[in-house]
Amino acid sequence: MDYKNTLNLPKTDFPMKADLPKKEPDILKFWEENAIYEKIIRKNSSGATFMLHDGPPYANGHIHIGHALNKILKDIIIKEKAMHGFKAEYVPGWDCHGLPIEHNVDKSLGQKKQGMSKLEIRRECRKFAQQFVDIQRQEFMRLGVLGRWEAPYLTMNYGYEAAIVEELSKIMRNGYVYKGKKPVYWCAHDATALAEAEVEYENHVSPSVYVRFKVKDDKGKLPASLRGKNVYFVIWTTTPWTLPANLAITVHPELEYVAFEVKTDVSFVPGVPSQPIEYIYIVAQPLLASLKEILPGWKEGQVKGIFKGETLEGIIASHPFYNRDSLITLGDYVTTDIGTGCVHTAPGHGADDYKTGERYGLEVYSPVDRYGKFMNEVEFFAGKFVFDANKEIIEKLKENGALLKQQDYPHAYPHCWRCKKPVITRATEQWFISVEKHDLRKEALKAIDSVAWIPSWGKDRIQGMLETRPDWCISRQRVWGVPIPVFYCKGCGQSVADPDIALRVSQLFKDKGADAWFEKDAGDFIPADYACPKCGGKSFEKEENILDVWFDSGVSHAVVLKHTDNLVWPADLYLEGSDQHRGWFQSTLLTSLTAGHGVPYRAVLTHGFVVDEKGRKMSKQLGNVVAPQEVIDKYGADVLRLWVSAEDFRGDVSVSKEILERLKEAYRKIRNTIKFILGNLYDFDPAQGRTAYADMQAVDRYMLYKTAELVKRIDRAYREYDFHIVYHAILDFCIVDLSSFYLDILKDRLYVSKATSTARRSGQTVLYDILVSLVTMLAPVLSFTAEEVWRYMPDKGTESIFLTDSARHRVFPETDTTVYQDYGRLRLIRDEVNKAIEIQRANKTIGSSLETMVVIEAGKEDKALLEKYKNTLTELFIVSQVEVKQGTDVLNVQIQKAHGQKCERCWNYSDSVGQDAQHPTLCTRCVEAVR
RNA sequence: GGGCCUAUAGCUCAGAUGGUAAGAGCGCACGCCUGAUAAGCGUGAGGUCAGUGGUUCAAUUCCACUUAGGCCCA
Repeated sequence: MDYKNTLNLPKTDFPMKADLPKKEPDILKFWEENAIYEKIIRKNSSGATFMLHDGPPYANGHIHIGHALNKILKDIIIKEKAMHGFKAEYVPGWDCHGLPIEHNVDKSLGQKKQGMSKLEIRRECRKFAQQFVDIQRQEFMRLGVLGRWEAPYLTMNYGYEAAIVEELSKIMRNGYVYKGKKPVYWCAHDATALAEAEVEYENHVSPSVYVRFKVKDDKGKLPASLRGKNVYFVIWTTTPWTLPANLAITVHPELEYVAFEVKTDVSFVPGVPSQPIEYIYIVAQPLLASLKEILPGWKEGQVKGIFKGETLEGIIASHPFYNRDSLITLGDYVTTDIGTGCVHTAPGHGADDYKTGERYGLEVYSPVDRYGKFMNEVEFFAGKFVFDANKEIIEKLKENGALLKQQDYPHAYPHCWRCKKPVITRATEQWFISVEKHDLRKEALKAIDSVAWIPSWGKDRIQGMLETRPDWCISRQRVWGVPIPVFYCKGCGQSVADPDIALRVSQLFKDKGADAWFEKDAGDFIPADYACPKCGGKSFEKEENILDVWFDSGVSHAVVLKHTDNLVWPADLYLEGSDQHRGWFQSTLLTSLTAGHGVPYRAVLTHGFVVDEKGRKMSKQLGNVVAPQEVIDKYGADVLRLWVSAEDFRGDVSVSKEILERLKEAYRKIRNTIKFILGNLYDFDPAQGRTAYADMQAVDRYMLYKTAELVKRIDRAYREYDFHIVYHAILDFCIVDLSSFYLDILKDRLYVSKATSTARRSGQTVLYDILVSLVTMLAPVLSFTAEEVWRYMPDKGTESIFLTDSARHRVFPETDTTVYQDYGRLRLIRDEVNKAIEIQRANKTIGSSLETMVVIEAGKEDKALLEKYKNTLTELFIVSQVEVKQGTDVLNVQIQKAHGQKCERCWNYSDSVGQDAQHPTLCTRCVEAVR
C-alpha cells in the first residue's frame, strides 16, 4: 500500500513562481476596473482623516528611480493608514509651468518659434506638459500606487491658474509684494533676460585689469603708522565696463590682509615727474606672492602692516574716475584663487555684489540699457556698448593713474544659448516677496517650531536656510507660466499692484486660464473708472513677467487642500526629498504665512537621494543609473517596493544589482512561506474548524504570542515610518520563527495526524491567524502579492485586501507568558541538539534527524522544563526519541541511533512498527490515523 | 568654500547614559533531506564598528580633525 496518499500533504494553486512582471498588470486592471481606490475611501468615509499632500513632480521626461522611491513611500503610508480605517485620500499632482518645459518646446520648435505669438508658444508648452503628465501617470500607476489618478491637480489647470493669482492677491493685500531691482543674466543682442539654464559657458578672452582705489577716509581703522600715506585698495576685474557702477570693494572678514609698501616710478601718470613715490597697497596676504610677480615694482615692496579683513569694514575709498565713494564691505565669498582678495563690487552687475549691496543698503545701480549701452547719466561713456567701452574705460584708468596692470585673461564666460554672444549681468525690475515685512522671517522660524520634522535635523536645515534667505524674487522673464497681475500706467509708468484688480484677473482666469492675460488688453482687467493713483491716467499696459514656478507649487496647499472634496487643510504630512527644504517646503510655508493661512503642514518627512552601491549619485557619465522601468521588467514592481521598504530612507538610499538580487531572494522567501501556509489550509474552514485557545498545543500558543509581538512591532514601525523595520521584522519572522522553526516542526502534525484531529486543527488555526496577519501587514509594501494571496485565502472576505481592516485581524487577546518564556529556553536547547546532530552527520553516522534518539543531560531547571514538555520534545527537535537525564548545569546532548523501525508513513523510528498485522510497516500513531 | 547629513561583516539593517554583546537575516562554504522540490533543514567561515588625534581607568559608542559620499548654497 502506498501510504503517501493517506497523508495530508499541502495543496494549493498559489504558484511558487511569482512571475510578477506578467502578473502585476492584471492586478492593476483589477484595481482599476473595480474602482478599488474609491471603495477604500468609501469604506473609511467616517474615519479620521489623514492628509498626505502630494508634492508635484515636474511634468518633464519619464520618471526616474527617485520619483519611484518618493511615490512608493507615499503609497505605503496611504495604504497602511487606509487599512487602519483612516480617510486617507491621495490626490497626485504635477508641476506644469516653467522654463524646462519652455526650453524643450523651444528646442523642438527651432526657428519656427520666431514667428509665433506667446499664446501659440504657450499652447505648445501645455501640450508638452500634458503629454508627460499622461506618461508619468501611467508610470506611477504601474508602481502599484493607488490614488485619484483620474483627477489629479495640475498647476496648469485653469482653476489652478486662477487660484494662483488669487493667492498672490492675498499676499499683495497683506503688503508683502514689492518691486525692486536685481541683476540677471541679460543678452544685449536679443534684449532679453536669460535664466541660469539659458547660458552656456564658452571660452572668451576678457581684458582683466588691476585697479587701485585710493582710501579717502579710513574711519580710524587703519594702523596709525599708515596715516597720511597714500593708501590704496587694489581690485582685479575681468569686466572693466562694470567699473562705472562700482559702489564698493568687498574683502573677506576672516582673511589676513597686508599693507604693502611699493616704491614706484609713476611715470605713467601724466604730469607727475619721474621719481619714486611710496604707495601703500592693501591686498590679501595669501595673494601677495603672486601679485609680486605680476605688478610692476612689487618685487621690492615691503609689508608694513597686517590685519584681518573684518577690521577694514566701513573704510571709504574713492572711485577711480568718478567723484564717488566706494565702501569697503565684507563678504565671505571672496576667494584667494586669483585676484587681490579685494573684490570690485557693483550691486547692479553681479549676484554676489547684489547680496553685498543689499546688506549694506547700496543702490542697485545698473546704468546700462536693454541693448547693453550705457545710459545718458554715465559720464564719459554714455551711449557706448559696454564691451566696446572696455577699452575707453581702461584708457580712463590710465589717465587717472589708477591702472596698475592690464592683461588679457582667457576663461569660460557665459554666452547666450540662442545668439551665442557673450552675456552681461544687468539689474532689471523684479517683483519680490519681502521676508522682513511684518517680521515674516521670524514668523516662519516660529512656525517651523510647531512642525514635526522627521528626521529631526530637517528643522536645523530649513532653519539655517530661512535665517539667511533673501527676499523671494517671484518674477521671471518668460512665457510659460502665470502672469504677475500688475499693470503700468502708460502716462507715468507707475506700477499698479492692486489686490482687488488681481482678484478680478483671477476671476477672468477661471474660464480660459492664464492665457486670458495674453488674449485680452489691460483694459479688460481694469475697471473702466480706475485711474492711476499717481497721475490719474486711465490707460495701462500689462506686466510682461510671469511668476516663479515655485510660487505655483508653493500655493498647492491652499489651492488643492482647501478646494478639493474630501481634502482638508492643513496637511498632516509632506513627504519629499531633502532638497525640498529649500524648495517646496519653504515656498509652501512662505505663501501660506503671507496669504494669512497659518502653518500649512503638521509634519514634514524627508528621504535621501538614490545612489549606487558605492554611495555615489546616479549619472549617465558614471553609467550607474538604474531605471525603475528596468527593475519592473526584470523583477516586478513588488520587488521595487520591497527595496523601498528595506532601505532606511532617511539617509541616502542605494540601489545596485546585488541589492536587488538580495531583495528578490527575500521576496521568494516570503512568497514561499505564504505558499506553504496556504497549502496547509486547503481543508481548513476558519468559520467552523477553529480550535479554542485553551485546547491548543503549547507551541501553537507560543507562536500566537510571537505573532502578537510581531504585530505590535510592525504597527508601531508603520506609525513611525520605519519601513525598514517592517521589512526586517517580517522577513526574520518568516525565516527564523516560521520556516526554520514552527513550520518545520508542524509538518509532522499537519501531514501525519488525522485530518480532523485537534492536533492538526490547532496548528491550522494558528497558521491561519498568522497568514492573515502577515498578509495584511505586507499589503502596503507588497501590494500586488498581497492582493494575489488574498484570492487564495480559505475565506476570502473582501473583494480586495485593501478593503479589509487590518486591525481586526491583528487581535491576539490571549497570550501565555509562561509558554513564551519556556519556549525561549527550549529553542536554545533545540540549537544545542542541532549542533550535536550535525556532528553525527559530519561523521556520516546519520542523515535525517529522525534517525536519532537524543539524550539530554540537564541541570535541575532545564530538566524540569524538558519534563514539562516531554510529550512534545520529539516534535520540537524533529527526532524519533528523546530521553532526559539529570546532569550538571552544563547541558550535555548525546546523539544515538533511534531504536525500533522506521515507520513507512511518518518516517519516525518506533518500537511499535510491526505490531499491527494489517499495517506491519506502520507505527501505532499511523495505524490510528489510517484506520 | 559654507550649512545640514551619512559612514557597523560581500548586501540590507540592529546595537550600547562609554566597560563581560559586536548581533540578525540574506549571500558564501560545507553537509542533510527529497512528503514546501527551480523548494526545505542544519552547521560554519566572514567585521582593527571609515581614518587620525583627544577626553577617560576604559571608546566602535563622547569631542576635534581628516577622508569618502549625499543634498542645498556659494
